[in-house]
Amino acid sequence: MSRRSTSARGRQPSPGADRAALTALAPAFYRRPAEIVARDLLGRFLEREWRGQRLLARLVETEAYLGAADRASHAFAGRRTPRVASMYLAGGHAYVYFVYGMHWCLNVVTGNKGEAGAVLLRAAEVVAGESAVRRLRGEVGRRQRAHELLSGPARLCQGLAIDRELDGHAFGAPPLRLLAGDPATDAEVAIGARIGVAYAGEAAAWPLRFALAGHRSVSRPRPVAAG
DNA sequence: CGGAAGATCCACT
DNA sequence: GTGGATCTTCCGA
Repeated sequence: MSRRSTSARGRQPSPGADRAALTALAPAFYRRPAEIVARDLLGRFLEREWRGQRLLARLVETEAYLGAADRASHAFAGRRTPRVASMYLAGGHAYVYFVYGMHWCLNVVTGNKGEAGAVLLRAAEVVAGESAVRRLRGEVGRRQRAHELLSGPARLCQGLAIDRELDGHAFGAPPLRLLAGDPATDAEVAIGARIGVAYAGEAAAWPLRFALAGHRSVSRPRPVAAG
């Protein structure tokens, strides 16, 4: 059961590419529409420093939230509450919120200050620090396969020790950075409707979910439409 | 001030 | 495939 089609998994970063891959994304990266940033984040690295350890993950699934015009967004109709305050920061900051009484979710704010665009980081694969991630994921993480550890927005936060303390953090600096990584090619990208937003009417069907096609760490159900 | 719902995950049938 | 866990946040009264 461990091996299936490996089509979209390839490309390990070569040793010589490490330096470029580990460069922090520049501010201009984030100052674009959420759907562009969401697509462009696939294959990038999320680096978390936690208790002296370096946890590194490659992003494989994201969702764009468009702000005031998007019924599924926490900033729909310009809503401003204490919880969503960090959504209105300039692109490149973190928006972290608590859901379902027990889970955290991590977003990357996009666009300019006041626009409230955001990208939900839904899934990643562990690149470094697996044993620490496994511990952070608790009893369940102890018995999961490596590719399941960060497969879901709340798993990603639990496995990388992300909670309210990082709400509003800028991604250019430790302890949480986004790095250039290993960007996905168009052929590797699958696009679909966002998860868990059935309440959002017409916006629920918008094609704003992006994933590496066929990657085992993408959460269910996997999007299939080609990008 | 009460009630409802939530950008989820997990265990179980 | 279904339901329970668990509690913050928000809105309406």
